[in-house]
Amino acid sequence: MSKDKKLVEAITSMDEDFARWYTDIVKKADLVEYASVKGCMIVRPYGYAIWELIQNELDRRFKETGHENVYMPMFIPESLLQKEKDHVEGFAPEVAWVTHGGSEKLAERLCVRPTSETLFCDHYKDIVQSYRDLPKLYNQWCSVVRWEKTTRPFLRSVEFLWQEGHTVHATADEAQEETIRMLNVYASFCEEILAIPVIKGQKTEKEKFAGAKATYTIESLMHDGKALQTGTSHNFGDGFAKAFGIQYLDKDNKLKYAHQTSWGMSTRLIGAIIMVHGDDSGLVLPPKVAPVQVIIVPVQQNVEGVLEKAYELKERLSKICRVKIDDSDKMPGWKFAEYEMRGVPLRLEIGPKDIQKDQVVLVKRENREKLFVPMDELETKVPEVLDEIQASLYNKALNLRNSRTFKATTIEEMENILDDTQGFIKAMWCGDAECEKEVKDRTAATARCIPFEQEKISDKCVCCGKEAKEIVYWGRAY
RNA sequence: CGGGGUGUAGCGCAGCUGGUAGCGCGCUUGGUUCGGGACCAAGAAGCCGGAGGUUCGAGUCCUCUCACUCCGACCA
Repeated sequence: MSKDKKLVEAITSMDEDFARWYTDIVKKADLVEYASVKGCMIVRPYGYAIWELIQNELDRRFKETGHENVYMPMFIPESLLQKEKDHVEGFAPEVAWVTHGGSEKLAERLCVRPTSETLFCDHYKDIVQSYRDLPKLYNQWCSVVRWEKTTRPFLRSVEFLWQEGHTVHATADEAQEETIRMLNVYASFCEEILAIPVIKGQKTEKEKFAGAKATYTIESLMHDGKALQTGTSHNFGDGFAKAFGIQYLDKDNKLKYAHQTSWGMSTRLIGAIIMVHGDDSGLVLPPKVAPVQVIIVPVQQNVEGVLEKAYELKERLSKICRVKIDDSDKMPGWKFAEYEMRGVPLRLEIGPKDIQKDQVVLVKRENREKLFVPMDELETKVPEVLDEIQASLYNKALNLRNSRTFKATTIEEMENILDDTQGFIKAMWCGDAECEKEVKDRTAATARCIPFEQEKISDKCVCCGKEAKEIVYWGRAY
């Protein structure tokens, strides 16, 4: 049938071309439009609504753990950016500069923040004097700019939305505790809300954040077997404090350097949702981040009583979930396809036949399973089904990751696996950066993380064969 | 930063060896429809990415430029 053909034409299939499938979804689900500046995106209402749900949930969790929101300027004077050596070197290549105000050339050029460490540090040095001032647990919601050469909506754009937490502590232990605490907040958020399973671990020296003492990460696996760094949490030790002069007078009347952390998650999470849960019919949203959880599609809405009934159901459901009705004069079939593309978890069909039988038809987005539900059981059944979907999506993602996680004891084995497929490869490592580099050069896979959950699959380093220190997750990454 | 691709109506495209622009979808109005992307009728809509050149005449040929996009090296 020509109708079917049209449907498949709308979105490129994942297997055929994953990258195109991704951009098709982003556009067809109306998440993003390309902007007039290369690499920038217009986040459309539907995409932004997902971001707001993410934001609300994260913000709640930040506040629960004692953090306060602040807002820093968007510009950083060049001299300030340069105070911490590793940090500038890390970010310099992708910084955008403001050189003029109006027609006047500025005495000192200003960088558009790529991240706000230096701004926070500069502020902290002013507000921290005593151990009594500590800790300071701040977070900021904002956008940052990184002049990327290769860009993709949500995954890597020149400007993106994110949150950056910045904290100052009296001791190294407290900073370390905070770093791990927030990594755990991220991990549980991903698993509970986004239904994305993550691997928690530490970044290698090579992969860690510019200026950090240690970087921790949560890594997740996309549908094409590539890894995505979903969130990071950094322990700065007292490196930034020394560069910026953040000192406090301790109980023992001695002047000490403070210890800091920072942690961030971005709109990249939306990319992760797409690439973990999406399918060839479009986006699939976990109910907890779905702007619309139930879409009501009236069938034969011109028949007397149908629309009235549909509105009544909407009234009832709006008390327990995010529900919308599409009463436009489009064909029901068109609406089915449209809301599948947009990833709405649950569709409710209501037509003359249902009214006669005093029931509604529920259809799950994830597998098109149809449920016939008596009208008066709606309030109990809908939340139940939404929960089921949330859990099912998580399990599917977990199964996918497990089936795409391999073990290797030699670099040849890694090469063979990666020639064949994509995924996480667990392999032992001696800790030498040379070996890390060689693995990367030969397999194009990078060390994603040194997982907290260690296991021993061999005594020897996958690369040099010398004594191995730890197991590492390797993979090609976004 | 290297390699490829594309710029013509809101979107997707056609437009041959040069003669001032067309198709599909969408949009507007009216009507009939409605359980997997309906149909009829009547409309609205284009500085052919930009600049230069060749020509009586340029979406069409030549030169330059700009933008976007995809694939590789660096990054949330």
